[in-house]
Order: sequence, then C-alpha cells, then structure tokens
Amino acid sequence: MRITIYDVAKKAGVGIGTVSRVINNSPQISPKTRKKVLRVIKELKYQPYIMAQGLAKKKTNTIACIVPFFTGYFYFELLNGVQQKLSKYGYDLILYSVDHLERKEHFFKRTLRERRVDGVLLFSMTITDQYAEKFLQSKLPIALVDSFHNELDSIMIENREGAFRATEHLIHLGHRRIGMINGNLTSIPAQKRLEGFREALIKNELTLDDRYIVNIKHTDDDDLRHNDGFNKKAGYYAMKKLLLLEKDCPTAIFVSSDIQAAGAMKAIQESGLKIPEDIAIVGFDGIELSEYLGLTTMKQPMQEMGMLAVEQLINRIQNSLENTVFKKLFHPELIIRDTCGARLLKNKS
Amino acid sequence: MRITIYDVAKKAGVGIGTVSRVINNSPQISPKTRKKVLRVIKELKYQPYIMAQGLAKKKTNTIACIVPFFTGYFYFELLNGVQQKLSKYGYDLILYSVDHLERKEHFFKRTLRERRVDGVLLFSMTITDQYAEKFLQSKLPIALVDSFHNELDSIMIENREGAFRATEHLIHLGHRRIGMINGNLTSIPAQKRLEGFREALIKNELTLDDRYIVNIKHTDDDDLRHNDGFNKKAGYYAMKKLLLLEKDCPTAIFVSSDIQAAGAMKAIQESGLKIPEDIAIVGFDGIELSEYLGLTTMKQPMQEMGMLAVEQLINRIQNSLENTVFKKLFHPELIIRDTCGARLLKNKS
DNA sequence: ATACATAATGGAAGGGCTTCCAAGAAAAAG
DNA sequence: CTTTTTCTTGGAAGCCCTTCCATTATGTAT
Repeated sequence: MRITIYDVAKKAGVGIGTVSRVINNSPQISPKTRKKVLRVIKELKYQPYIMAQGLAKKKTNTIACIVPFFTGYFYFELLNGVQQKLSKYGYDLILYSVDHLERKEHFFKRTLRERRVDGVLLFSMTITDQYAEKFLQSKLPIALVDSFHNELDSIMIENREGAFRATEHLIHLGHRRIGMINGNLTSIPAQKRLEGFREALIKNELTLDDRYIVNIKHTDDDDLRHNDGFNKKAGYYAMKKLLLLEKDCPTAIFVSSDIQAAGAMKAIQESGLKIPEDIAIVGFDGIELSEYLGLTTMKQPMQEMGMLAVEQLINRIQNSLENTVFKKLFHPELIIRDTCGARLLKNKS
Repeated sequence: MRITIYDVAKKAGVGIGTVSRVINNSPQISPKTRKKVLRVIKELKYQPYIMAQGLAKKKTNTIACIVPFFTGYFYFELLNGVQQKLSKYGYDLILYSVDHLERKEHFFKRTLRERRVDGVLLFSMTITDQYAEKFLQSKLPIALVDSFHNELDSIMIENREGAFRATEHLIHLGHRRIGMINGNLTSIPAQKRLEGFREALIKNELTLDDRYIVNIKHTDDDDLRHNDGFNKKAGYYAMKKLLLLEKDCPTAIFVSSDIQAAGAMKAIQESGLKIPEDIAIVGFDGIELSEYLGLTTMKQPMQEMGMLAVEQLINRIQNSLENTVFKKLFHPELIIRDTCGARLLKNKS
C-alpha cells in the first residue's frame, strides 16, 4: 500500500537501518550508499510517515500554542511572529484556542499526557505552581508569553511601566482629571496597568478619584465565554459610565487596550464630544486597528515577542537546558497619533 | 516509564484488547469489566498515546488549515468559526500559513505524503486539477473555502453578485461617476468582483471609464511575499491615483476589500475631501474593522463559512461520501453605515 | 441436562519507524 | 601478511496502540 522504508531498502539492496540512517542524516554512512538510497527514495517518492517516526523517536516536530482566542487581534499578530520562526525550524503548529478560561487546564493536561507536541507556548494565561511543576517534571518544554511564572521561561512586557508612561504623557499634556478604563482585574496585565496608572498620578501629585477608574467586571451579554474585559463593548460601556459624570468627567483617559479604546471612542462620539479636544485618549497594545483610528497608544512588539518565544522554546527542546530559566522583558513604545492631543499642541506652537 | 495499555491491563487483571476496547467505547464489553477498567485508568491516570493510536488506526484526529496568512483579518474570523466546530468534534487543528503563494503546493505535498492529518481545509487558494486529482486518489478529504474546484467540496461567496449589489447601491444613491479599487487580478475573487461591478454599470446604462478602475499590481515594497493587493497600502495608493483625476474624480468608489477601503479613506481624508459628501465608499468583507470605520460594506458570513467547512470536512472524513461533491454558495449582505451617504439622505428627508 | 447461539475476552500480529547490538568490511598499524 | 582499530551495515527489538481470530463464559432453547 503505502511505500515504507522496507520498500526502499529492498529496491536499494540495503538494510532498513541504512535507509533510516540516510533519512536522519546520520554521519556514519558511506557517501556511496547514501547516494544510492537517496536516489531510490526519489524514485519511489518515499516520504517518512510522521506518526511512525513520532512513535519511535518520541518526537513530533510540533508545538502547541494555547491561545485565548476570544480576545482577538493581539494574538493574531503574535501568531504571525510565531509562524515565521516556526517554519524556519521546520516545526508545525497546533492551535488550541481556549474559549472558556476555566478550561485552560484541560489543555495543559492534554499536552502533558498525549505528548503530541514537543513543546508548548502559552499566551497571556497564568499557570499554577502545580501545573508548572508538572511541566517541569515531565520535561515538556513550555514558554509563557505575556505571562509569568518563576520557574518557567517567560517573555513579558512591562505593563506597569507602559501604563505609567502612557499616563504621564497625558499629565504632561496638562490634564488633571485623568480616568482609566481597565480590563478585568483577574488578568495580570490589567492589574499591572492599574498599578502603573496609579503610580503616575501619585508621582505627579494628582489625587486618585475612584470614580474615574472603571474596571470591567463580567458583562452578561456573553457570560458563557470568559470575559477579560479587553473588548470593544466593555470599552463602550465603561466610557458611557464615565460620561455620566458630566462636568466632572475626566478630560483624559488611559484605556488599557486598543480594542476597548475603540469602543470608548465610539461612546464619546455619540455623546457629541470631540477627541482629543474634549477628551483625550491613550490606548495600549498597538494593534493594527489603532493606526486606522489614529489612536495614540503604547505599542507592544508583538511579532518580536512571538519570534523570541519560538526561539527559546526550540532551543530548550533541542538542547534541554537543565536548571536555567529564561526571562525577557520587553518595553512598550509610545506611539503618538491623534487621540491624545499632542499633535494639536505642536501644530499650534 | 510512560503508562501504557499494558500497565492498565495488568493492574485490572484483563487483557490489553479489553482495555483498548474500553478506550474506544466498543459496545461488546460487559458493563462490569468496563467499570473496572475505567477505574484503573483513572487510578493510573492513563492517557492513550496519540501517536501510537495514529499509527495503528491510521487516523490522527487532526485537520490542516492552509491559510494565506499575509492577508490578515479575514482569515482570523474564518478560523474562529473553524475552531469552534472543530473542538466540538474533538479534532485538533494544524495551521499551515502560506507566505509565498508559490509555496502552497509544498503544503499540498506535505499533507498528502506525511498523512499527519485526516483532512485539509484550503482557504482562498486555487488548486490545480492535478493536485485535486491527487487528493481524490489518495482519499485525503479536502474542502475549499472561498475558492472553487469542480470536483472538490467548495464553499464560496457570491463575489460577482456582491460587487453588483454594492455598485448598484451607489448608483441608486445617485452617483454617476463610479470607480473601483480592486485587488490583484490573479485572485479569483478580484476577477469576480470586477465582473459584478461592470455588470452593474452596464445594466444601469453608465459608461465604463477605464481610468476609474484601479487593479492593484504587485507593489514593490514587499515583493518577497505574494501580494494579492488586498491590503491597506494598496488601497491608499490606488485612491491617490484616482484623486489625481481631480474634477473628473469619481464621486463614489466600490473598494473590493475593507482593508483597502481603510487605506483609501485615509488618502481621501488627507486630500481634504469629505466622506461621503465628496466621495462615497462601499467596501467588501465585513471585517470587524469596518465597524469602527463606519464603513458601508458587503459582509461575508465568515464564521459561518468556517463552521460549515468543518462540518462538511468531518462528514467526509467519517462517512467517506464517495462520488458526491458538496457545493455551497453564500450571499454577502449589504451593511449600510456612514461611508456611502445613504444615512445622510435618510436624515434629510 | 445437552446442544447451540451469542457475548465477552485474551493476546498475537501488524502499523512504520528508530536504535542498539553484533558482524562484516576496510583501513591502519605492526 | 597478520592483528588491531575504525567504519559501515543488517536487522531484531521496541515504541504503543488497534484489530482480528481463537477461546472461554454466558445465555437460550430443547
């Protein structure tokens, strides 16, 4: 039926071991037989059967990406980086998209037990000590991106600092009443960004007004899926809430994701107010959308993060780096566009 | 080392065949032994090893998606639908992202030879008769989405009709000088959309002015990657070109993708003209971005298309439907927003 | 109780590959 | 030319599972 190593061996007049060695580029084979076998392989159009290789080698040349898909474009850009590197190394990618966050552990278990992948890339999700330990013990390499665990390779972004700088940017522009629209505080980035926001206010001796901080809670409209609050609708309603303050409404808002900012901007436009004249906005993430919206934002180097994650993961797969942990902290970059008002000022002067 | 079926068999005091039958829910097993084995499986935390199952069953419970990744968000939305259905059926997804379109055949070959997937989903890419035949012969199920081949399952969208209706919409709004910004004519959707556009003009007795039709050719800025023209930059420069016509410039433009429309809108804004007052725009695709831009567009039911594709593919995998070909044609839906001017008219009256 | 049909079970064979060990061939050393 | 060392090579065993066939247990009809 299928052409196997045996067919090749017979036709080439060699043993199966030899064929296998040729396939795997083993050095201990004479150039002559190598050439001979290679020719037969081509003639027969033989292609090794990955499943069998996997069974024998206990390697799959595949990695898993566990992604919280609901949140959208951010991961799309990360995946782009991941794919680029992956194909360079000849690995395949299995995509596990987590819709209900509670189910993430289901995927941990699966990757651990089924062993259909050589390594795991985990995006934006926390992992308990217990599971971290399991990965370590079972020697299944894993790298976290946009998340952190002490004993696992982690590639992060300075959320606190980013929020801090975004907020200071608004302060330097002269704003005094500054609000924040945040994601769900169950998410680490949301916590960190809130911290940074607070610190910026404190450092600049502005008073914190709790009415100005809206942390997204679960919204009911799609409660089946986990909701981290980093979405357009949440931003829209959060902004609505702030607008209720009327004359007390903040004159500037740091929104903790671009996608929320998009919703917030819509709410502002509907209210008849102008951006940035009446209300200035700075977002976070730097997804492509932000460009179209003219949104000032803290940009994360998403592609780069994806690429680095792959490199580190494959490094660990291939050279099991015992007793080392890799950490990398990226810094977001402030991209000034139209919604913060900085350009307006510049033009005037 | 790893817990196998043998360990379970021994501990449960049964044969390996029995354990295997329990795992696979074979009916011919007594409830008593089933329960017993199940308990041991739980105790030992046994999990079948997919690779071995795959080798024995010649099934992988995995499908491949071959996606032209460069084009962006359109596929993101499709993938969302795909994933939803896939997890329902318990299949995994391997993502092959094609960056250089010439390399697509590389992936055809791989999926055919390696047999690491049970089926293939091909997005927006044509397939030659030769390869179609290969898939058929090797009985590797494949479904095309946003593409077409006579003898393969195909899920399509009525591009011609969509373009026709979009254009007529502009005509009904009173426009007489209507332009079109199109993708690269090597792509089938681009061809069809151009057809529809032409037909609409002809039917309404408007003259075709070739100056008003801009088909994207390859741009040099990233010539390494294949360029189908469905991107922002292409839209931007195409619009610039139209604007050079000055007083002859079309008063309305059908843009064959939302992402191009975004670029076109930018060009218009930069020129100081107003949308829709000076120039009206209708896009195509209905990606999320269109909402933010207030773009009137022909929306494709992307999620649905993804879901249907999976259902059909799995249907074919599980019940090898000999000698049938599945075809489904979706119709895009006109979403009226701000850029076409229809709302403006309504408000006046 | 006996004969016969049916259900449940054990385990060998097989799926396609890698790897290890033993053996033969070639090269180096004496 | 013989002995020793180093390369090459063949192929059995093993990776973990499914499946088929033979066998045993169970149930039914007589």
